[in-house]
Amino acid sequence: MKYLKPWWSEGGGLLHLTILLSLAGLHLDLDLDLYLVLPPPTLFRDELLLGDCQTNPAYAPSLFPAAGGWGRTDHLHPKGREPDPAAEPEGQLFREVRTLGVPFIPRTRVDAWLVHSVAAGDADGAHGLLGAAAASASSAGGVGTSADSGSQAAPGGGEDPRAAPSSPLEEEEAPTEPTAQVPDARGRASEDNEVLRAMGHSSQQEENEQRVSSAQKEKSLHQKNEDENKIADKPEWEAEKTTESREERYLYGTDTSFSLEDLLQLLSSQSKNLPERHLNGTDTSFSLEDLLQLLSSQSENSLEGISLGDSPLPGGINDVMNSSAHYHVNISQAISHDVNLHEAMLLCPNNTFRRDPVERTSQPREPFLPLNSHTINPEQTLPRANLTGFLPPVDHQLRNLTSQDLYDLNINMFDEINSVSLATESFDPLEVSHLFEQPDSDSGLSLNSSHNSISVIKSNSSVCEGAIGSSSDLESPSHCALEGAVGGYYPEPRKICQVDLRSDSGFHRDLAFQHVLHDHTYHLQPSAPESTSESFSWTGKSHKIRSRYLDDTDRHLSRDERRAEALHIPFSIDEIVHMPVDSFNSMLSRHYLTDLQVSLIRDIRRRGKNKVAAQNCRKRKLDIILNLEDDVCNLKAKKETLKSERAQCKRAINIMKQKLHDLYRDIFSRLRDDEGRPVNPNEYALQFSHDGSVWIIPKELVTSRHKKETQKGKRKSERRN
DNA sequence: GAGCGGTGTCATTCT
DNA sequence: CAAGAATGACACCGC
Repeated sequence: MKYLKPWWSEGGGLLHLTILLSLAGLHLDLDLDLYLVLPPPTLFRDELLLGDCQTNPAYAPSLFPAAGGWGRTDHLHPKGREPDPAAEPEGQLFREVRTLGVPFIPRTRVDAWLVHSVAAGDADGAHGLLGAAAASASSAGGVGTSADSGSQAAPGGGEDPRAAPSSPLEEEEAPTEPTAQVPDARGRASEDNEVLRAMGHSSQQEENEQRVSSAQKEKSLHQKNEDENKIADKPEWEAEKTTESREERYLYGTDTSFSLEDLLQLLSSQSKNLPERHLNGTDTSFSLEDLLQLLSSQSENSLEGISLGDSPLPGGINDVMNSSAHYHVNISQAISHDVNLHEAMLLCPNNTFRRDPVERTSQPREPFLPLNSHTINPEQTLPRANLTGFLPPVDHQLRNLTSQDLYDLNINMFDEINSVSLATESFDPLEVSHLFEQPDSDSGLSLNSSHNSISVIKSNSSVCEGAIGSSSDLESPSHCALEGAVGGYYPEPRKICQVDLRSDSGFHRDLAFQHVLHDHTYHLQPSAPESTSESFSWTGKSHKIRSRYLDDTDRHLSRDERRAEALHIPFSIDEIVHMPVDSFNSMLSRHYLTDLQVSLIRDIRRRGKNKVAAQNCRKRKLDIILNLEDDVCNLKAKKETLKSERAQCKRAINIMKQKLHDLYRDIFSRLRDDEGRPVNPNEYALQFSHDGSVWIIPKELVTSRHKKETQKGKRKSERRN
């Protein structure tokens, strides 16, 4: 039985990568190795987003291992459960983490790369690389996952891993930690030295300088891709040299596209040299802490504009911990500055673990911002581009999953959700009832009630920038809040909402905003009884305000979405609408949902289906109209053709009549009676018999015979009828 | 401000 | 009989 090491130190990547692989339908036993993979900064960031470390002390240990959070996964456990931090079986953790599912996966290129490698049959390669790194790390200090060491805890003499340093590096180098250097103009020299020292070169300042110069040279080249391609073809020593160059690029921030491939190459080269360096006594350093430093430095480079302060990075295990906090000084500041994570999430509409792919892809991302932090100005936000590149969306990796897989995943997640969240029902029925009873009423009272809350937010946050005019000032915060509040779908955010609901007025504030956000679009819908008690309506200037508001908000959030989030419906609108009926019913039966929630979910599904049907109907109707127009055009053309043909036939008939008349005249002009006189064509006519003979008979007989024949024909027809 | 097209929704009927 | 499709009608919104 194996035990997890402190996640931030060595075990975090193991958990998350295993989740990803299981979600992707791939099975890869990477539990020995993948502790090298994931950068703690990512975990820190996700950790912060997932848990309110300020308001919920249960989350604190995982963020501050020194306080007792070594390897704990309390943040992943349902509330009230206190797993043994030191003896929790790995399998148990895996099951729980798997159950919690996607939103906890750090979105790193690491994951994507590994999945790609495994899917491409490169599992052995990846495993080998990681295994080598793991072996190196173990040899460096025996601080691996201790897979072969039975159920013992981490080395260091104690069973409690908290009591032991996780790497010899900390024991050896902590006392020799150099004093802080004065940062240069770019504040990078001290950081460089710190990281280089952590990489085993800290005691060699000359090497540092050489590396700096080398890195600068490489930086001038800007040929990262070419270098990567060349690595595979170069001999080992040359590849190692290249790897070191890559290290330098990482260290100096010239390479911001930090991928797992880069990382693995770096680790591979380091792990190869590690035993030798240990034997020679020249280097005892490389371990995950080094990786942590490296990744953190990389993260720093990625997180441009984030003030890291002037304090140097300390060394040693304790200092590593401190350095972790240092690296995430923005986060710690956020925590220490009383950041309400619920607010932060609500005001961060597109946080990285939101699951709705549509929203994630279609809406602009807002970085996480501590609302109350006075040390971080709006320019010091996490750069989207770098973070996006570093942390690709999980959904991108999940797109290959079938819908059934997602539904199964949802079921697992929802089970967890309901056991924690739905059962305790975090929303306030009174507030929700207000929301539903007055979805379209915009009373002055509501507006007034919003003012206070809004002013609070305005005084505390600069998140919702760009508000123009007083009305926009009023509405923008609510907009952000509502966007961020979508989806009680995510279990952890919902937990956070629970905390805030009971301890803070944040959600009440959001509900107050709902009053501002009322639209009048569907005020006649019976499913949502509208309140007519409040006579305020959007007229005049108010209508302008409302229109301006709707331009900014309702394009993103429909009424159903707002209601769903108000009721904490744990499913997305898209899922509710498009889910197969069987899955839909099983989903409803599997979860504890109130009648109101079930009713709303069914209404959403009905409306969604009907909306699609209406769209299809209109499209069909339009197609029919277009087809009919085409038919009309075709028929008109055909009519013209027939007219022309008719005229042509008429002309032909007239010609034939004229010819017949001429022939008649010609014949009669040649005919003579018995006395030799010409025959008058007006008195006689030619009659053709059946035997081919031609008779000249008086027209009176012809007319009388013709009448008789016509009468006979009529009689025959009458008899037939 | 009226008109028009697009859209969402409801009610009803049909499948 | 339930679920969904189809469709007419209505209301709202943006132009």
